[in-house]
Amino acid sequence: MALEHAILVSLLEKPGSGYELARRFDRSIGYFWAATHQQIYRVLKRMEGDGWIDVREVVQQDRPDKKEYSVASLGRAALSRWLHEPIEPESVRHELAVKIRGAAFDDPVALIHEVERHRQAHADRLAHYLAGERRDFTGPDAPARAALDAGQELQHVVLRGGIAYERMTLDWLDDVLATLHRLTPER
Amino acid sequence: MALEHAILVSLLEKPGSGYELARRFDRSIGYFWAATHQQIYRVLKRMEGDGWIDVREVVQQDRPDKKEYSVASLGRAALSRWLHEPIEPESVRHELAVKIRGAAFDDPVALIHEVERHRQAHADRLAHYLAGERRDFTGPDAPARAALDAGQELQHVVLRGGIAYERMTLDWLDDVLATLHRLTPER
DNA sequence: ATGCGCATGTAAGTTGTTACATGATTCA
DNA sequence: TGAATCATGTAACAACTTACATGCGCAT
Repeated sequence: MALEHAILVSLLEKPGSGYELARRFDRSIGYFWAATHQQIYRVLKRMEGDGWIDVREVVQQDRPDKKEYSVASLGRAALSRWLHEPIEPESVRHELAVKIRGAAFDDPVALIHEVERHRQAHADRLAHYLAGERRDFTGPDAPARAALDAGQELQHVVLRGGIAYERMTLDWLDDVLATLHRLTPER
Repeated sequence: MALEHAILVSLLEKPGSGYELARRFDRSIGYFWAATHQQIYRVLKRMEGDGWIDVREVVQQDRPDKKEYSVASLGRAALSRWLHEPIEPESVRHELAVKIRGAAFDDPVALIHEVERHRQAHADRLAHYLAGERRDFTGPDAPARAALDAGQELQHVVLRGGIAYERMTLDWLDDVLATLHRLTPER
């Protein structure tokens, strides 16, 4: 299980509430590990019980009070242990690829709209990544190269991975669309 | 749920037993949708109960008998229904990316071996894909371009996606390794 | 007053993982 | 005789999804 470890990383980067974590999992770290708030609350409870994280009640005026979680020494140790364990190279789940192979037994043209929709979603995500990169790393207001600490360098290389993934996916989806069109030249 | 649909696609491409499906999910279609034999047997039973697939007992001499499954008309209809449903653009699970961000709070050097191991696994998989492509599509013994039917064209474009994914990943892992080395120039 | 953002949860159901279990045949 | 491949399963558990549920404060 790695949700616990993703939460540890996120809390080390910045302590926060379950709600805030859920929002981070909608962007940022969530692009590499998705999780809903229900999962997060459940796991936070277990981690608290295991002494991996500390809680602090934060009273707020304008908003509901919240529980701010931060990583305890046991949590840091657990993360370190996990980092030193080997993991299996990813087993992918590529639903769209299954659909494309399935299209051979149905109408391939019907898939064109679906693939175009996915293409748009990936183009949006790429634009979002590139904006984040300009803001935090390559833009005029970004910190100078030499001033980046290890954490920022690592965040940047992960972001570059996201960008490369989206670019590759866009190119491939164009290939898929060309192939689907080729299969039905009669429009 | 898409395991059912991945099984339908695989059985339409070629009928087979649960064991054979499990082996296909270790290669081929399994590169885009992983499943173990336990999952497959459970789902086959449900699909049979729902009338999506037919079973035929095949008596064998040299080996244990087997049950050969094939897609029934209800299964074909279910697949068609699924193909026409929109799906969410993939939510990725990239454990290695979480580890890389986590390395900021531990020793980044300790990750180098792990990343190299992953790089090797992806290089192996790329070589395997390329061999498959030469065998089935681009090699001297492959069927001529014009002779490819829709199913083969679609299998090829999915394979090209796998190849593009592995190439992109190799490049990115090189970037990750360079970054990790840069963070520790003192060796 | 309605909806939205913030904030935290429970419950039920489906999937997926890991371990266990059996038994035949082939090959070294 | 022991390991490997073929073949099919059960059981227990862990993880994930979807729906439901509550309540505050703010802005329109």
